[in-house]
Amino acid sequence: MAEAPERLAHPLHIRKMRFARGTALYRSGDRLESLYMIRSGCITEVDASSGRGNSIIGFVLPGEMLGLDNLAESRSTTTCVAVETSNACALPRSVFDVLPHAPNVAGEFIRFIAKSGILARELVTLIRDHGAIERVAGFLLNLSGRLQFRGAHDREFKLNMNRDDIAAYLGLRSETVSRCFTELDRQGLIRIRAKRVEILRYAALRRMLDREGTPAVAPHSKC
Amino acid sequence: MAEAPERLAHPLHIRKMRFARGTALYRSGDRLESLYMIRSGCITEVDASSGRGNSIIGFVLPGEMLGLDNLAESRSTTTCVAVETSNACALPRSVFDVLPHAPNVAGEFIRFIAKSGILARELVTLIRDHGAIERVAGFLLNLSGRLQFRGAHDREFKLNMNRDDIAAYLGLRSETVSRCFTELDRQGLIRIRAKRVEILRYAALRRMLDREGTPAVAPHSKC
DNA sequence: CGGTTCCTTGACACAGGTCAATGATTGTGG
DNA sequence: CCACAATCATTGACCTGTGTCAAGGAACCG
Repeated sequence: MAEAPERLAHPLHIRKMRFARGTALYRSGDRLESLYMIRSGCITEVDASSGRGNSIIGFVLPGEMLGLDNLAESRSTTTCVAVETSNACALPRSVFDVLPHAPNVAGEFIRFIAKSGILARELVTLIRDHGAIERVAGFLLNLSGRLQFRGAHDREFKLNMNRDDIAAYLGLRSETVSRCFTELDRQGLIRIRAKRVEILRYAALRRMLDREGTPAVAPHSKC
Repeated sequence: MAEAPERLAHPLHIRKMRFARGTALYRSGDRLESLYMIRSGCITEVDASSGRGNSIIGFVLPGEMLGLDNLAESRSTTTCVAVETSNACALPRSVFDVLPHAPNVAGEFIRFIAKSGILARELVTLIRDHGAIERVAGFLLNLSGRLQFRGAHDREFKLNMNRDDIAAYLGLRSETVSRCFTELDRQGLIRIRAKRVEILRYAALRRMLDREGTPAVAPHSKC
């Protein structure tokens, strides 16, 4: 008789956690027992399926959830690492045991999962169909949009990750990322100084990505 | 009293349809009323979100389903076009009205949606972290694996799509795709003659993608 | 304040894009 | 079934964007 109430009270045991730079929240193959809500800092989501461990498929910013897409599987397919000292709330996956009994929530949840696929496809087209400077522009717009969504400053902000992480995410080298930042600055679209960015001409940045008349193929490679 | 039986009988009205080469099964923004099961031919899934209309994010082969990932949204985010004359079965989306009442099916469905995200992320790493010849190798292995899964010949098959479609999918130009095929042939890993491929050294192809010691950055661009 | 990590910049090399020409394959009407 | 046309694939010569290597400077941290 005491059991049912306990099971309702227990699942919402939320832990606050802190992750030092370089620490993994969880690794590929881990049995995923928690969802995370990032409170501060920055997390990289690394795709482990592709041999090399530096294959960054996304950054998670404060206010965003982590681990949702792995919830359908018993084990995680990604590794998540703190780019800098980060704080997160962990909530146990058991909160989702209620799911089958709340169809409308389930629909919301499915939409959330589907969103992660849509985002991945957007990343495909950003990387595959655009040159270096456009990728960097797209990256900045992406960050800006997400900051705006959570009500933070979206025109001037700090890049928590380093150039190598940005480069790995965009399929470039850090030197190229640096040069693109410099070039966008020179063109007056942004102002950049190390990790601080200011977006000066939002619309012009956006236009770099929408160009219809572009050859539409971007990449090259070395090895 | 007659209603319940009727509602069970009606939803499974399956239409057989034929699509001529270049015809769209549905377009981005369409209200998606059907799921499709491809019977023969080949379909390209085109991402409409990125301006240009030739941004191929996937090929759908016979035996595979189409439209599942859009089911959570009311309108499609992709456009699907027949690469060659193709046959499909259309089943009404209403088959999914039963979903909330069958939690175990819902779980299966979520896993299916999640899969589409995982595939998109694999495409990201294939394209972003590999050079041209590795992308082409990965493309062939992908096709081969899917053919094997559905029990078809997986070592010798026909490429239903043309070089331009493959190139658009892999973020290359058709000439480069052609050269890569030729090179893989020259190395004895495959045998290719126009649209017919034979995979001669499967393991060696696979090894091209797993290389740990690779610089891990691939792309370049023109414009 | 000294060391470490990160960012920027330059010189050069090369993968793959571009342009162009030729050859193979497929489809169509006679 | 053949001839012709249209589409598609291949190949070569050359060009450019971005990778590579290297060096110097800025920011951060103890």
